[in-house]
Order: sequence, then structure tokens, then C-alpha cells
Amino acid sequence: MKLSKAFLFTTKEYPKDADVISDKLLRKSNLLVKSHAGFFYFTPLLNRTLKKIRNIISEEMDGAGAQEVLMPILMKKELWEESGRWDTYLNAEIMFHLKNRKNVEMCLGPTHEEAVTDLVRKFITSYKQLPVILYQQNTKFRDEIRPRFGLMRTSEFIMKDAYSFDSSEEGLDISYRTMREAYRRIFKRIGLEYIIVQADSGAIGGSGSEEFMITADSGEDTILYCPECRYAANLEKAGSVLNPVEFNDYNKELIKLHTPNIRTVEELVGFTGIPAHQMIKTIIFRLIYKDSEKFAAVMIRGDLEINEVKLLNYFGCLDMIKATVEEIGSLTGAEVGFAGPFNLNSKIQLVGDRSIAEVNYFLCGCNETDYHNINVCFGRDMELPPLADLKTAREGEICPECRKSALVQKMGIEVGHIFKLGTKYSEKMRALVTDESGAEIPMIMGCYGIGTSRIISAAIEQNHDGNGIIWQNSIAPYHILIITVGKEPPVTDIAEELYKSLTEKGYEVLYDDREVSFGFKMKDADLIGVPYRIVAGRKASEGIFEVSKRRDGIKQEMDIDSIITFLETEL
RNA sequence: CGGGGUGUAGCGCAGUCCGGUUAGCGCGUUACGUUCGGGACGUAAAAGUCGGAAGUUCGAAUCUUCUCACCCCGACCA
Repeated sequence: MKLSKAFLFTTKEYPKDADVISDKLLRKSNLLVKSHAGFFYFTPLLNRTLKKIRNIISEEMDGAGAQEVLMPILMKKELWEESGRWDTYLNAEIMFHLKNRKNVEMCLGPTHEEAVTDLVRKFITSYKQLPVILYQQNTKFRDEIRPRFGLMRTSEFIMKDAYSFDSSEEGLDISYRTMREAYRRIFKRIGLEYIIVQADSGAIGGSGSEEFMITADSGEDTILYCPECRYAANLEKAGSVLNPVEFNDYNKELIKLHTPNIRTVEELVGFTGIPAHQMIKTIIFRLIYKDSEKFAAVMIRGDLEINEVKLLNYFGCLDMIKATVEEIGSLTGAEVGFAGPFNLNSKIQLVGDRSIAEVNYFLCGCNETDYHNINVCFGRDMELPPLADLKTAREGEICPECRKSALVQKMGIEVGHIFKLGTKYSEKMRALVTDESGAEIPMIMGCYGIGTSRIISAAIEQNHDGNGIIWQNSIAPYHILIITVGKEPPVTDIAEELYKSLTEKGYEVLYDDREVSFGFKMKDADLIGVPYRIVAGRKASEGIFEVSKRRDGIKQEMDIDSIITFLETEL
């Protein structure tokens, strides 16, 4: 492709509204053009990169025995009601939904478990037909609260989603491992550094899941991992063993302490001198279920924070929000800041984080404005509530797996997520097969997603410098960029000839034949990140060119033969 | 959903507080000439429903009301 003909319009300025480097570079180069919030145009060069990513994914999926299909983007409400997710997704306000002229309610698919289950149940009736793995690479929609960070969080995006169907848990394990290995090959071929972390399965559901995280400071997800063993988890899921703390054994009776307008843990520490870890805070949540609501009071050590994802999973509700000032007032009889476990309204379900079990002689709210209890003991003053792991793990706490090393925190971009779904969908949607004994059993499913378009952002976050993008060979829109110095015929003729012969040899070549200055061409070359650059300059008439890699910029003089040898080893 | 901000030429902005001829500037675009080893220069030119609607006024980019879009922050504390 000659750049004089290419639909490529680089600019000199960074876009004003971009705040991560991948978005800045993509939009400065206009490889990516914003349409409106959360929606983008992919211009031809970026579309080539996207296609390459799609191809790598398809090749590895096919190689792993999955078969590619295409499913409808627009789906009927009835299908989503079968699985029970219409309400979940509507409640979370992440689903685009609309009605057609006949008033039939539909949604723009955020994911396709329902559709694929529907397709499979039409034809698969026997365990002998299993396993089956189907996948597609299709446009997905999520009505993001706040689309941001360029291609990282968009309302419309391209995702590869695969679904496995098995007749046994062992079969699911095999399908899951097969997909996991395929994912490892995919990210290796694309050339990204990643961590596989344990994850929460969220609204998709299922028993276990892992995420593929591209490590980058700009990532939206927090990862905790253990440098000693292989443990790594999304913060939403991560467990930890707390570092030991010293408790004071006050060995005293429960006292009601006047704490005027002292509400937060921090204020209480200052006021009483009691360490935060010897306090238990009680936090009130409103739990939202499909047809009802209820309240929960959660007890957790004063120096720790609640992990709302864990709490949501514990209660199995659709959503949860912290109770309002009014609700807290009517449920506890006190203002915000004085909630405690005693004399709570009977409508409230009380639970505790495991961290509270070893705390005694602690401070907590007593549901009376301006008062806290101190020296409270479990067993003496109150019974331990039901306990669960509800805390947010932190960097520096001990690995829950090997218990040897402190956890380390990194940020990551979630580009893949694999789930063992089990029978959540097949049961509800009656996707059944006959097993060896003649009994009807629900198929056991797995689902496996890759954020195809998000990979572009992640790749740039990991591979760029001050001048622009540095594409990995496997996903670069073109391999080679030829640049001339000047526009005089001897040089341009030679460059044109080189362009033709490399293109004929099957290389993907850009030729910058525009009538702009050398510096201008070089700036664009850096920006769009083509991996190999060939400059036809002073020595071009002697058949000598200057060859360099975008990544290191080291220049080497070569004739045509050595260029071809060089490219053969590199590509 | 709450708070803040911005909409003026393709892009980035000034002008708005304090209403007043023909709405400016930089980049880009077009033409011609000189340039061409890291975003060249000169001369000339084209390009605007001032986000939209209604209102106040002799007169509105500017004031008022409504509205739309976009951006940023927050959605906590107990």
C-alpha cells in the first residue's frame, strides 16, 4: 500500500480527551476514530491489526477442536428469561434493550450463553455427541456506565466467545484445560505478557473461573499474586492470611462509652487509643433480590475493608448498596457511625468476616448516637455471628495458598476469562442429553471469552515508546515501511522497485510516497509502529538501503539480497 | 445517579464575566514558488446554522429559560 493512497490521517497533537497512552496514540494517529462515547471507527490500518488478532484466535480455537459459528446479536427477551438473566442484567443496567414494531422485547447481546445453549439443545440429545465446543467472534454490547480508556472499556466491542458442552465433570475439565492451553498459545503468539488469575465469575455464574490479565499500570483490575508459589487472583476474589497483630487483653466488663460525634474508625482510634484492629465495624447493606429486598449487617475488623463482590456472592442477591442514612436510622435507632451488632432490628441478617473471630475486648457501635461499646467479648456479651471470608485482601498480607510469602499487587487489563459454568444454563434451559444409563442429564458447560478489540489497547499499553506504537510482528498492520529521502526520480524509482519486489515476495509493505519532508515521514513511521523500516537515501542508487527495527531503532546498511535474508529470519 | 466542566472553521483554542460594524488565532486544507537525512518556508485563498430551541433587546457567540451532546471526578464514610 502506498501511503499517498492510504486512508491514514495522522495528527501532530494528542487528543484532548484521551487519558491512557494506548488511546492517545491510537487517536493521534487516527487509527482509531471516536464516533460517540463508547463507540469507535476502526480505520484500515487498525482493522488489519484487528483481523490479525481475530485470525490468531480463530486458528488456535480451530486447532483446539472448537468450531466457529455466528449467532444473532439481537436476542429475544424470552430466551433470556429462560436462564433468569433478563432481570439480573436489566437490574445491573448494563444491557441495551429495545422493542420491535410488534412490541417484542429484545436485547443487544452482551454475551451468548443463552443463544448457544438454545442452538445446541436443538440437536444434541446424546452423550455420544459430546463434547462440543462452539465459538464466534462477534460484536457485543454493554451499556457501560462510563465508557473510558479508549478501546479498553467501550459499549460496543468485539469478543471471541466459546462454549463447551460435556456430559461429565471430567469432560468439562478436559474442555477447560484445552481452552486454557489454546489461550496460552494465543497470547504467546500475539506477544503479550500476561498473568492467569483466579477470578469471580460475576453475572455469568458458574463454579470456577480464571482471567487472563495483561499486566499494565493503566489496567482497571487489581491483581494480587504470590512471588513464592503460583497463586494469583483478582482483588475481587483474592484471599489472604492476615499478618499477626497484637491484641490488648483488657479483661474488663463491657462499658458503654460516650463518643460524641466520633464516627469513623480513624476518629475512634484517636479518641480512645484503641487500635483499629481491636475494633469491629458494622456496616449495613440493602440487598436487592429479584422480587424482594432485605438488609444485612456485616461485622468486620476495623482496619479491614469489606469486599462487596464476596458479600454479593455470599447472599446470592442481584445487587447490593450501602443503606441510606434514613434506613440506618430506622434499623439501628442511631445516626450513621454508631451501628453495632446489639439490638438490631430483627429484619436484619447479621454476618461477620472471619477476621472478627479472634478479636475480643473490642470496640463496636451500640446503635445509640454518640455511644460505642468497649471491651465486648464474643461468648460473653454476644454470640459469634455466622462467618465468611468477606474482606478485601491487601498487598503485604500472606499468600493463602503457600502461606510463605507476602502478596504483591499489580494492575492488569482483563483480556480473557474462562469459566466452568456447570449446568446453570443447561438445567434452566433444558439442554439435556441421555447418558449411558439412559437418564436425562443437563449438559455441563464451560464458557471462554477473549476481548478481541481490547487486546489492541492492551498490546499498545505494553508496547510503545515516547514516539508511538511498537507493534509486535504478529499483529502489525504491515511488516515493512519504505521511506525515501527526497522525491527525485532515481531514489523514488528504486524505492518503488523495492516495494514491488518485497510485495511480490508476500511481505506486507507500506511505501511512503507522499510529497512530505523526510522528518514528517519518520514521525509518522514511529507513530504507526510498523516493525521494520527501510530508508532509501543517498546510497540507494548503489543499491544500499538503511534497515532498522521500530523496537530498537538500530540502523544497518544492506543491499537487496541481505534485506531479503534479514526479513526471512525476522518474519 | 450526584458533583464539576466543555460545546465557536476539519483539529486545538481565544472571544462570553461587562451585548454593539465584517467573529479571531494556531495547526490542517487549496494554488504557486522555494525546500526535502527527524513534523520546512513565503505569498495568496477557501472554509463558521458560534451544539439546538424559545425568550429578553433596536441589536445576542455574549443575558435568561429549556434542551442535547461530550469530558472529568465521585457513587463514600459507619
